Amino acid sequence: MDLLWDAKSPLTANELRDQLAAPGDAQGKELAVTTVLTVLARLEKKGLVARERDIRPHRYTSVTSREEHTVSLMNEALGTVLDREAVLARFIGGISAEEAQSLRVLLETPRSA
Amino acid sequence: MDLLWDAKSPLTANELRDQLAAPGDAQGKELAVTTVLTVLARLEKKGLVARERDIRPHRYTSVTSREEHTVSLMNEALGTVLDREAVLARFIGGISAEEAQSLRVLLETPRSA
DNA sequence: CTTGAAGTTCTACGTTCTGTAGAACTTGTT
DNA sequence: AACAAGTTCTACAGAACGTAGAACTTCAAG
Repeated sequence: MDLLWDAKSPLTANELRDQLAAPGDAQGKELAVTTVLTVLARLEKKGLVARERDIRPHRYTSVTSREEHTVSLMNEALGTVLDREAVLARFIGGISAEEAQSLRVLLETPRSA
Repeated sequence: MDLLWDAKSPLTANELRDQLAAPGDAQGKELAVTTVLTVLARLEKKGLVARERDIRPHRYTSVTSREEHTVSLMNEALGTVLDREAVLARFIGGISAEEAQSLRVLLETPRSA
């Protein structure tokens, strides 16, 4: 579903529909336009997508990037727990050495706004 | 639902039921035992809970701690994304200074098995 | 062996979310 | 006025979840 968001920014429902049918070589997944519209409407209701209603073929844009959205999900999970630090500890314990290194660097950089 | 897991380890359905009705002062949420059993069965099917079937009132235990489970959720979210590092970067950008400090310490500790 | 109570499994219903799309309405154009 | 493109409404199926009654199992007491 959100996979639509890997596709870049301001698109119309039809453009999106076509792009969804295209990926790679021979797909077969031809969705009805109404389907796309419905999904977009729902995503809009959830605040994940914005649309320009003034122009006729409405243009849709993702409010958050896939990355930001993922972060939201992670924080959501984190929000339900009492001992956040314990979770974080286990979490970093499970990432690759390279990623750990990246994190070290990122955490080095003091306080950015 | 998983909230049942904040309660400690090996319990019977009835014990759990009672504990769910107790929290704090005057609750009112008296669940039917069958409800608890059903939920437990589902959690078992999902591998989140184990039960001892030999003894009569079956005893249920959580396979993973709340923390571990949260980590799973976080990794799950992380799994769907292409640029993991980007997500991690944003993620740590959103945590508190204290937590950032903890992470620094945790990442310092070289490689534990 | 019969009965019964405690415990467990089956079945079920309502809700919400998601995927999918037809029917109907809107709007600008010819 | 009549259309066609686009949008909204309504709808249905399938999964997950919350909740629980009905039926079955099992063990112990009589």
